[in-house]
Amino acid sequence: MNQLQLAKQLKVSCESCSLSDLCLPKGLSPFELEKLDDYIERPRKLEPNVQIYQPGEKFFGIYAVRTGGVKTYLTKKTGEQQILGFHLPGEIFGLDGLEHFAHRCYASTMDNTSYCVIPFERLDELCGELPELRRQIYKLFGHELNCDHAHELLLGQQTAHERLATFLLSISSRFKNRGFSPNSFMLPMSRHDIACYLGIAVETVSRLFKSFQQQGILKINRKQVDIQDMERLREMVINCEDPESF
Amino acid sequence: MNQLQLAKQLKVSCESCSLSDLCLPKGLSPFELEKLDDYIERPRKLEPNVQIYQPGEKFFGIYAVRTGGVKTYLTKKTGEQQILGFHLPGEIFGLDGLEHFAHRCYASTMDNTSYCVIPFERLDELCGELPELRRQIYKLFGHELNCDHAHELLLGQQTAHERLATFLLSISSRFKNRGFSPNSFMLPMSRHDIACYLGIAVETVSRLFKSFQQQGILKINRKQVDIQDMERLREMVINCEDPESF
DNA sequence: CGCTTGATTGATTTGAGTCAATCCCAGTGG
DNA sequence: CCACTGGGATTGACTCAAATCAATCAAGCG
Repeated sequence: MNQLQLAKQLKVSCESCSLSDLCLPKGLSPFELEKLDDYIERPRKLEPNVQIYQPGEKFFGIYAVRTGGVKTYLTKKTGEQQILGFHLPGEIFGLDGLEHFAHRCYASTMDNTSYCVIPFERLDELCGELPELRRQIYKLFGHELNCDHAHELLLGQQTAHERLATFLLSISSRFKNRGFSPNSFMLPMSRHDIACYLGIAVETVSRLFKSFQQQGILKINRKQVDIQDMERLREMVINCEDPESF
Repeated sequence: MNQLQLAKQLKVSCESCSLSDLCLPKGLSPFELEKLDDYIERPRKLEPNVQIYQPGEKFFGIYAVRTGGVKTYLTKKTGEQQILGFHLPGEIFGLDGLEHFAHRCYASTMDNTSYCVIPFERLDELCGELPELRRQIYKLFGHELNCDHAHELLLGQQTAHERLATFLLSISSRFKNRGFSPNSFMLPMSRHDIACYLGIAVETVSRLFKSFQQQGILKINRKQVDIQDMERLREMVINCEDPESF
């Protein structure tokens, strides 16, 4: 099999994994793609609420979600957790392990989930040879950092209703980017997890969903969300710097 | 001049910049150090409250603080800012520009400040040749991410007094790492900036400082802090996962 | 020596948390 | 097939930590 055929095969496998435009291969030449493919482990499958890694565990590589959903979080000794991020199909996680080559936070599935692991040692070796891959890694890094910054703005300066609106818009746009409807989707996480991510109480999440529904902004039934007035949702956070403004 | 002499010269210049153990050169061989030195621009000096970059501006490289202090922040359209991080001498900032090779947040001086810029294009080229430099970059990057995660935990789950205690412990340990006293130091930022970083009101910061002082935990006069009971300060955040636990 | 800006202090308000019942599925088993 | 059950979700009543509003106060400075 020649290089182009191999590259094509990878492309299909990555497309089926929703990562084609979002995961590492983007922007790589067929030859570069092929070299990377050799190192990516085939998907692993897990049930809901299974821990993938925890603080102190050795860092093996970057994780890419194929199906389902993953949350990363830190905890206080008293048990409360702060969810740092939700990772939907096509998104990556695990970079918290880069500082000491050991993870610093927890990662757990929220649903039946499959994911790939890209071994970091190999990825790093390839980075030495492939400038385009390095650039891809920087972009990935920078994206993670910018997501965390937006989350800090949310946690530090937004009111509870701004937080929920921001959260819904983020989930909606991420589904949209992946070719799903931005107006109608299933939330992969519980009310409790939403509350932990937004830094508010579960009860507040419930009350806000009810209030949004009464205002005709959306319909919500359990985890099914139907956004009816995207514009009004955007207005609720128009006071905030638009994260897509350039 | 041979390579070793050049390397020594750099080492001195970096030592005088407080970055010897913290900035990029750590762990590089003399030869590698020398190659990197060729690319680092000599320090720039700025007055207090000068903007270094803002969202949308082209990303040229990684910034390293030599003296003074820098804050990075995002703003809401209504004007409130969320400070993302304080950058003290020997620390770096600017990685927010990695995603799109354009910055996503603001960076301003808080004091008379000097800093170096390490041009990213050159740094990246060197990364292709020097595996140890790549590792250093990963570490730097992971560190930034982990700092942001700790900040998210603070903003999402800690009470006002836990936040201030966490903040003081962080500043104290950073001064200590740089060879200064961990018990007696000058805060480089205003009460307003502390409040913006902690996601609370200025008045609350004032009241908490007063309360800490009445409890005999510290003495504070304007920006001069003298920690008198480090143990009690630690107990105030003992409920939280110790960030130095491994 | 006023002036400006940042810090402190006090009085009052309020958004969101906490506590305490239900409610409502989804899954289980008879 | 349907009653039972347990955990997440919702709702209501009440509380409280911190914000807001409103004066000072203090320090640096032209």
